Amino acid sequence: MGAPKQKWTAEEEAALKAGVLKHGTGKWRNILSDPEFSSVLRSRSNVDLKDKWRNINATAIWGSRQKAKLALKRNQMAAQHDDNHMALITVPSSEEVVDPKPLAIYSGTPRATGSKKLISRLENILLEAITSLREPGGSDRASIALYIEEKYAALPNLKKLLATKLKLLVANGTLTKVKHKYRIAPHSTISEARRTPLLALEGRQNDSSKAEKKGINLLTKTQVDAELSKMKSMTAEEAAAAAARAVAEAEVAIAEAEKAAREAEAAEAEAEAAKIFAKAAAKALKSRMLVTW
DNA sequence: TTAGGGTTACAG
DNA sequence: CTGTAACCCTAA
Repeated sequence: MGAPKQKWTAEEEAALKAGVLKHGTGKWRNILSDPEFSSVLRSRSNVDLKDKWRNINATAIWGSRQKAKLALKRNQMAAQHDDNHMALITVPSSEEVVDPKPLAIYSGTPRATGSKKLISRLENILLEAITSLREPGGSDRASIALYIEEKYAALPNLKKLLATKLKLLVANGTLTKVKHKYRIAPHSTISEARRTPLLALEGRQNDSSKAEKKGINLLTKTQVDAELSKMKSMTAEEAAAAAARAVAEAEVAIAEAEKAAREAEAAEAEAEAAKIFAKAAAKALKSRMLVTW
């Protein structure tokens, strides 16, 4: 009786995105407890949040792909942006065990600019973006910004922040910049990354698929400022960054192999196999570091 | 409490 | 009828 289906409103969705941005994925209870979101999400349970987030990502993946394909048919837009959100790297925020192992990969880098807690939530998301986009040559600022804007709530000064962070990450060696394209710094730690059967490649997509889910910018300036200060004081999560980098290399390997293969149009199979591979890689990494998908 | 598989309701 | 989104069940 009472509940035919309670569809999510844009406000709720925005709150969820902001919540994930703030607390991280999987922290549904935290998001729900946050006084800032609890008001909007009062009628939602932690499970609801989880399910909704799953739906958002699912539609983001498939939606982007097929819409891009359709758009490609209509117009012959030629832009190369691969929307492929499948990697979510999360790390327990505080007291959890964090082995120094992953940090070893970092070996002395993280202080090039003098700050110790450089790794913020935004940086993780940034790394996630590059990882997930899986663009062979790396991703440019527009792609990264677009990814973050679509998947999470749009922050007003995101681009400025992004530019700063990118510069910082390049400076400390986390990222490399090659002709306006950013990619995870090379540092091969993945052993058997190359030996995958591989299938057929990937489809090219146009970028501007942001038209649909608009109106997400409900964050007030005060809120944003609060977010920023919190981001800056967030505990370092080098493990996640290291894991992201390692996984990224695996995925880049796939992407390059696919690029070599060229042609074909099995986007579905491609996504599936890539996912399987990435999952395997993540599992391998998981035993060494704390990676959760 | 969360992740993931499965199920139902609704829209196209 | 089919696909998608909200909802449910359950192992870990």
